[in-house]
Amino acid sequence: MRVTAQVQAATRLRILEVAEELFASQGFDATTTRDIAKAAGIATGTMFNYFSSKEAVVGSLAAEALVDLEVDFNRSDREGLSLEEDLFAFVAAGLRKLKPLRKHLPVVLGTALSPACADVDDDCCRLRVSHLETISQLSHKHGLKELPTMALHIYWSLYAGLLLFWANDTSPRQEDTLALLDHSLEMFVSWLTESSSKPQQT
Amino acid sequence: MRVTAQVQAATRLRILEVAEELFASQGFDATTTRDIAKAAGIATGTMFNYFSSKEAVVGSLAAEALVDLEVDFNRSDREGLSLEEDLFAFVAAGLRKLKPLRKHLPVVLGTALSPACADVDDDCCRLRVSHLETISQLSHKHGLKELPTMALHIYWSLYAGLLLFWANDTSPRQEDTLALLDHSLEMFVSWLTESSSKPQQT
DNA sequence: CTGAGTATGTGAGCGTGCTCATTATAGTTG
DNA sequence: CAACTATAATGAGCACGCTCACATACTCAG
Repeated sequence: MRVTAQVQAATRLRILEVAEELFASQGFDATTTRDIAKAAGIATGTMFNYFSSKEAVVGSLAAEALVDLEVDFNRSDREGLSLEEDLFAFVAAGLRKLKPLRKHLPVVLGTALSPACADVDDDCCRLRVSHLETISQLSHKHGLKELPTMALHIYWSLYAGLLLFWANDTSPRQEDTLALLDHSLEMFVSWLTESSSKPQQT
Repeated sequence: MRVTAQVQAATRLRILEVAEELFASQGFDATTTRDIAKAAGIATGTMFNYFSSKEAVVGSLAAEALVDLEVDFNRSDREGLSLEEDLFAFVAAGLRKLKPLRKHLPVVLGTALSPACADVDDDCCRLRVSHLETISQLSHKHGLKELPTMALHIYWSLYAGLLLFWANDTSPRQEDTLALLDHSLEMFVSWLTESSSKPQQT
């Protein structure tokens, strides 16, 4: 069982590696599940023992890419940064890690970003929850209360829109996206700080 | 040629009607293109002479539903409304018209909301452009300058997030979505008015 | 070592969205 | 009205994502 588990983990990883390569070189649509299976040295059906769908592979690639995000981010030196700068650094770091997947995100955005999923086993859902937790903690660290649900919803709207924009951004180093992020956060943070002096909303 | 054009328009409309019914009763995924074709009394392939894909049908349904939105909205009595209330009324009216499609939106959100599409023949692109124009005009009517591109991008982020939220909203009359819209616009409008006193950004 | 039991891998096959060579039809002209 | 052309409708067929009945590999009690 131990050996088997290692083999399985290796297979899972090989699928992810191979898929990322193929997606990068041919695009998501042009890459068939048969391509992935053949490149990974397994049967077509085996892939679906590891991932529930072709799109779920993209989801897991994203999850894999972001697994160290929080750790790396908390380890980084961010002394003297404002809340806005902190949030910017966090989101920008996430985008950097997701960069190889950028062009393939639109296929999954509609489902992956859904604010309603409660399935704990779902990679995308866990990503969302931990992302929002980090946002909330950062706000707290800068002297605000824990963020109310409504603030998290609004943040997530902005984030979803940002990813959509990013996926289609043709500017040099996707600098338009960073500009959008900058202004979005400026608006969001100033709204946060101002509305924290008014009666609390859930 | 005249008669043919009428027949074709009728066929197009019949496909849309039939598709809307089937989507509503069985869902988007469970409805096959063969179902739609059979119900519309045409061959499978004929559907693709009218719509480039199954998902494009949803796009055209949305376009059809919103075709009168601007007209109806401008005809409505909105005297004494603030900019925020005006925007709320506009977006809420749009949601009302899109209600039959609500659950089927996630499938197309990732591509349909793309801010980058420049294809003028694309229904979804035209919807976006005219939506943003209306937003800009409303702002202008309430004493602001024409909105800079960045403001439109931010608005669109919020709107995309709202639609995503709406599609998965399980609250009674999707009132959670209206609450989100309310707060989003409050934030957006106050940011607009405040940043209009600072140096202009593109 | 054996054999029953379990977990994982396999690939032919299914139903799908979509294509395209062929057929049928509408429109125009002599 | 027939002959011709342009255009739209047709549906068999393709490649795809995904399934599932079966084959294979592994575990472990006797």
